[in-house]
Amino acid sequence: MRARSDAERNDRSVLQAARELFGAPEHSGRVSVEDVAARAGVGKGTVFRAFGDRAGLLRALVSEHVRPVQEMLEASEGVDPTTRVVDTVEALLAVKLEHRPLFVALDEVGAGSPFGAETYGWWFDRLSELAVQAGVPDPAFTAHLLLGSVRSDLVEHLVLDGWSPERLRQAVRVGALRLLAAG
Amino acid sequence: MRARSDAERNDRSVLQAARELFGAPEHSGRVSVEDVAARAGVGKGTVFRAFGDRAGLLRALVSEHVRPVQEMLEASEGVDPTTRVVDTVEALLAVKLEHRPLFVALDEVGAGSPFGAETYGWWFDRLSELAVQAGVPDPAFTAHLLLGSVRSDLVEHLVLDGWSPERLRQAVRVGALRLLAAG
DNA sequence: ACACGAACCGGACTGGTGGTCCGTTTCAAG
DNA sequence: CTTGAAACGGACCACCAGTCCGGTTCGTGT
Repeated sequence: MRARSDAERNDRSVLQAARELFGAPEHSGRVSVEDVAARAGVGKGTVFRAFGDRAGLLRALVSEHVRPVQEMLEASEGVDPTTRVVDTVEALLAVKLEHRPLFVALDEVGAGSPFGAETYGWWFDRLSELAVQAGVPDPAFTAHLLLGSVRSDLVEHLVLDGWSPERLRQAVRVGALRLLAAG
Repeated sequence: MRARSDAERNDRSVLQAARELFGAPEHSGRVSVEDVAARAGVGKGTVFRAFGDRAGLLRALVSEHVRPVQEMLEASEGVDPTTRVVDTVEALLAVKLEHRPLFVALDEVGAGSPFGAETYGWWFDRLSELAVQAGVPDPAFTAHLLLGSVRSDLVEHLVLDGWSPERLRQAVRVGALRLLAAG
């Protein structure tokens, strides 16, 4: 059955508020769920009912940005597997660069590393399948390494360390190619 | 000047208590600093004065296990760089496998990913230097990938996923060799 | 042996947050 | 218009890392 109109409206409000707060340039201090609720003009309970917990809220935000990459990957059926992997990894990097504070915030939820998130499994499945097609020695571990090369906290660290987006892109691209080069 | 005897004794007590609690098989529930203090038979304040914060306590524990690996690496001066890297990475993996709960606990402190810890910088410096010697294309990024291949949360995930220590060892070894193979 | 100040002790207390609860309000179907 | 189901919201709870400070203990100088 359809969601009630007020609920729907509130969900939008909350997402918008969360986008603004979590996306802020170096969100000064930590952003609490209550902050988000306040800015959205709703009660804390409403946020929790709609998104379950802090992580759920962040995930909803992140998934907006990640979905296009997923779709891109699925749309590239038939293309050379190595190319598909490299493009995917680069696209993930681009998204993480563009929404750094958001991904960092999601990271900090912790609660069981990125691996817990069901989405990690999705990426892992695709990449390891592609790794198989590319004929690498250990496709499963290779997939983990590929995903590791664009982990949010690594990206964050490198950016703070002065790496330019272009430098990073090169590194990730070359790294992926190296990992995929058959032994 | 020398530390007072009571302080020294308490430090030992606290470390011992922490070892037992954080090392417990799947420490049932979270272990708070207060728990550690209680088991050590001291007040909470004592723990904080001695170790600064929760992370400091965990770091003290972890460093006990990691130091031997550092020494091993430094003692292998003159050996083929690729071998040194592979051995180091394997040794790190072994330590993390042996003290999983501890490393997971340190991970969960979060507070800025493993990269913040000064020790990350140390490992990064050695490995990237070795990567230079091995003649790989992008030594810096390669070092990050090497360290990423034995990140605590990845190790934890794989173990929970059913990977045997031997399987993991192979994967890490082969992965490192692949990353070091000159383009 | 003693005194005395520095160093240390410890647990009450604070601040901040995720998440729950439930009386009240709003929606929309009939 | 009635009505009950769903949504609301903010007081409330639980939990902890980290701080504070009055009281205690060590060990050095005399």
